[in-house]
Amino acid sequence: MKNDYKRTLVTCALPYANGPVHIGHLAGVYVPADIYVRYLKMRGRDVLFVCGSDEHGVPITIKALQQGCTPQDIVDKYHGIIKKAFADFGINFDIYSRTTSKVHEATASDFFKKLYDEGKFIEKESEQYYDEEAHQFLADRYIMGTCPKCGNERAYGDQCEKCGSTLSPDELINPHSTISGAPLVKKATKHWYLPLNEYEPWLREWILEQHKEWKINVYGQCKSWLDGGLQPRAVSRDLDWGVPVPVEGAEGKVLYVWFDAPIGYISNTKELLPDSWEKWWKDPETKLVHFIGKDNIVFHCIVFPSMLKAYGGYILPDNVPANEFLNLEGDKISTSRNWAVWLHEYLEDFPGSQDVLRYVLTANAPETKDNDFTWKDFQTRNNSELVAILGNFVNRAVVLTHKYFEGRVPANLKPAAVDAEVMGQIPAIKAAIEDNIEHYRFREALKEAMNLARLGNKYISDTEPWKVAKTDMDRTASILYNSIQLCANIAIACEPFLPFSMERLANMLNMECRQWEAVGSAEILKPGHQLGAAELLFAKIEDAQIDAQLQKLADTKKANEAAEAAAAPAGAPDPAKEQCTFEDFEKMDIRTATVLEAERVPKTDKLLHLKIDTGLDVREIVSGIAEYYTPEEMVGKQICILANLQPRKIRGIESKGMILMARQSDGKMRIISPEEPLTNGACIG
RNA sequence: GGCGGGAUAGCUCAGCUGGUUAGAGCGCAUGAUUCAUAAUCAUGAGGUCCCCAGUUCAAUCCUGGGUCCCGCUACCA
Repeated sequence: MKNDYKRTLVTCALPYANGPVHIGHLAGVYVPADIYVRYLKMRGRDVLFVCGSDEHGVPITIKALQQGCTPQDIVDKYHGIIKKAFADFGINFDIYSRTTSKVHEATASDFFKKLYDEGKFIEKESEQYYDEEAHQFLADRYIMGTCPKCGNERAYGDQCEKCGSTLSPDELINPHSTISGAPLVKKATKHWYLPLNEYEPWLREWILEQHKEWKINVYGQCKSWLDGGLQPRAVSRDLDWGVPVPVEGAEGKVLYVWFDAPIGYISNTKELLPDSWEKWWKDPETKLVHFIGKDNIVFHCIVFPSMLKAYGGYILPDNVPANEFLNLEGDKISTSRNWAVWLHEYLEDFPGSQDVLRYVLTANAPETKDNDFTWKDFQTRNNSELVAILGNFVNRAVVLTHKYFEGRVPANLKPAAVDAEVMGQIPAIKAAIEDNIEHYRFREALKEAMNLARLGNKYISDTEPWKVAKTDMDRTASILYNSIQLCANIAIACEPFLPFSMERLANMLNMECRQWEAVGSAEILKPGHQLGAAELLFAKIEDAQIDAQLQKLADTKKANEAAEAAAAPAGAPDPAKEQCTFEDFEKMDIRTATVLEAERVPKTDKLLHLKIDTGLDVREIVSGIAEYYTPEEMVGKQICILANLQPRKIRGIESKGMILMARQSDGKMRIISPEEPLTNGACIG
């Protein structure tokens, strides 16, 4: 809100160290943040740019398990790859550290301890699954069992990867540990919760009243959460990978990764500036900006600020410019499906072309809605914008200067009205770039920066120095003087967006001045100044290169389809289940029943609320069959039910029993009905 | 299902508090030009502003309903 900050602290979402980074990460978070930071630094502002790898959490321990190595091995590997990729793309962090660092462990631990000591947490005991062989509580992901929906025996406690449904461990049939294979028991465990609800009035005031300028997607999502009412949120987990909970009797517990990770912003600042970090985090003269993707809004706008508020003394973000998502060739980017353009692979195929990708991702950044990255667009933007507009103008100006003036900046011997008119437009463009960057509109800022090159092309075409040179060298001198000044302006104005190419341009122009404030000047390079040799800033990208990338993606798609087909052959029945005893079967009270009444459970997609006659009684059942049967179809139908299933409340309705259904090869569920009407309550067996 | 965001030219997007001949870049067409990586410059074609109703003198914009895409979140005995 306020504009008179003394310094700016910029953070980027900590990438999760269980895989490399791809163009979606770059487009949504790191490139815009880097542009912002480079711009502020060129203006001489006091800026700190902080990031690092997020290395804790369950998925990393799972990956380690799968690959037969330690979690530390996993994060070491990906931290290295990610850090290098950012450095290669010129994402200019002042520090890129990690949450497994000593400083972070101490910082996060102290943070928790202070809140704990001051009674800012709620302690709660709950029943969780415990593996008695491995002697540990299990996170949802470590629990495997049979999916209640599709019968997949290898469903995880949080999700069935076969049918895609979201699960909770309680829903799994025969839950067992993926670590030891042992069946699980429920055991009480204690956890700490941050009572977000207590911060709600304060959050409402801070966000809804004081930050109406936040991007509409950010503001809207915060409002939605606040209006829905906030709940206490767990800040600890039963896990052995992470920052240990620094409380007596909390053995085997670590800080929940969402509590842990944002503290990484603080720890990394501390690691870089052990003596002066506090001014970046506690001085109200510091402007804090978090660059993130849209999936992180709630954590950065609600959870983390509440943590900081609870701790006290910390500043809060001035803005959280969250971007939407980038798709790739029409499909969602996916790490697990390998549907991505990985940064390290891009550089193998397009060495030295960091700026081309930075340019395309900025020009097509998902600022207001999800956008699509296509290789065709990538090629077009390179060939008809970077090469044809920017590269071409610079080349024209420098080549002509070499041709007529031996590469020395000529004197402005014969100015004309058109010169002033053209050069006079630069300050307005500069102002537009500034306004857009400061309001996090990088796409628009880049377009304005490119207007400088458009202006140059038009100027040279209109003044035709190659013709004038035949009759009037003084006038030619002025034209090229202005053209070169325009190039110098571009070298500075485009640097936040295209740092590698503008570095080369500056070398070509042999210029030292890189101050933002010089933009708008028509005398950056003095007459007589010697230019370097002309070289091309950008190379054309040929169809063959694009075809190769498209082929790569097509291969990925084919491989995915093959893998899916192998995992679930079309029409193949579910695998056989393990043998059971006659007693097991005898336990089940399966019998016929008739549906008396049926209606949809309000506000659900899949649930029908049925009243049935079982022969023994008339009872109610809730069943997830609304996708396959309408209430009207159900009434009067005779069905088979498992009558002695433990009752369970679903959406507030006590459901007593389960309807027997079969999923056929096309995935459709059908009811099992007697061939001819039977009396209700006829036992099946 | 709830909530949030989005839907405007072939593509990617602007359009602030209802009145604009509805704009830009790229692509496309035509003309000019040749200093430049066949690059540039000028001109032009191209739009039921997702659909249906309503409010209004006037709706791309406001209201109600619907469709599709994305995210968060619930549910599936």
